Amino acid sequence: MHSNNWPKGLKRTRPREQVMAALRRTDRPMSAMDLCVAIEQAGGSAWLSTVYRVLDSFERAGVVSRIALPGGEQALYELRGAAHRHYALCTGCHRIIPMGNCPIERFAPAILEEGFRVTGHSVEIYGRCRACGASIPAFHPIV
Amino acid sequence: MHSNNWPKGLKRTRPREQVMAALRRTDRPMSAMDLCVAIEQAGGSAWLSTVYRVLDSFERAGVVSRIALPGGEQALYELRGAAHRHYALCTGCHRIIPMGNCPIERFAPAILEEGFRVTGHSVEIYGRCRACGASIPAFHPIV
DNA sequence: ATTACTGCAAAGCATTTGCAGACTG
DNA sequence: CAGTCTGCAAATGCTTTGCAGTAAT
Repeated sequence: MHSNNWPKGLKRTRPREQVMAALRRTDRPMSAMDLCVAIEQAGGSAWLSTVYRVLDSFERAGVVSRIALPGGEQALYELRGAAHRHYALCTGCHRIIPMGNCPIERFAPAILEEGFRVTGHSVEIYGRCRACGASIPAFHPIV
Repeated sequence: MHSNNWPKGLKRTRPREQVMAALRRTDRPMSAMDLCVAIEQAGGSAWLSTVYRVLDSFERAGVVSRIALPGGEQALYELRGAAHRHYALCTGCHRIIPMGNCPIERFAPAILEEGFRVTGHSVEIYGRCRACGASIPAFHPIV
């Protein structure tokens, strides 16, 4: 539909439009596979490897950010909005709970003093949500 | 050497002693492969899969913590000391710069209100260290 | 003696890459 | 038209798992 918000320098192709549309349609971070499914459910089709390439170029263009999960699960992607989000991940039901604020500023000054130029960061918190509550003893005891 | 600090519930076996010793010998987070190499350099030998299993049990026992890197590189492990560390990772030279403080407290209260029990977290910051400075504007240049 | 742990091989999975053809600007 | 991007297949690389033998408590 040629919305005017298109990352400059990137050609407007069918897979890219589809991925972008799927990302706009959802309100939670999606894995590459999630996006494939979403695209198919929307009547399109997309190869997984293409979706990865699209996400990579979107990330490079700064319109998408990647959330690396602890434990080597699949990475999640989301449109990079004005506000920056981080998530609490429940190790029981895998629910993803967004958190509003970002504590990066607390670190940044100290690092910048050493000449470190920050280009990205990730903050992930994992535990058990209320629903999963006391069902299982904590995985990371102590401290 | 039967040092008295051994995680209770875990049998004291040769691979575990070797991994523990290697972790104590170093001051920076190590990957499973790093540990294999370190163990061999120390005159021992250890199978990679065993090292993974050992690290897993150490993590469960709470003596080791795993650092998940953004981008699916190999996870890093370190002994869980009194103080909790996080790292700045240079995308140029892969240097790992430890940071002292931890901003988790800023998040925790808000999450706890919702009944979320935090069992772990990770904070990673990536960018370019002074040495890699302005050398390359691009993404993961390497070489 | 039981039960947990290891050596080893082989599988699993998320992600990447190679290549030839298709399409965008 | 040139350069970029995609469909597809196959590879890569970290991590896990299965199993039978070994060792710790």
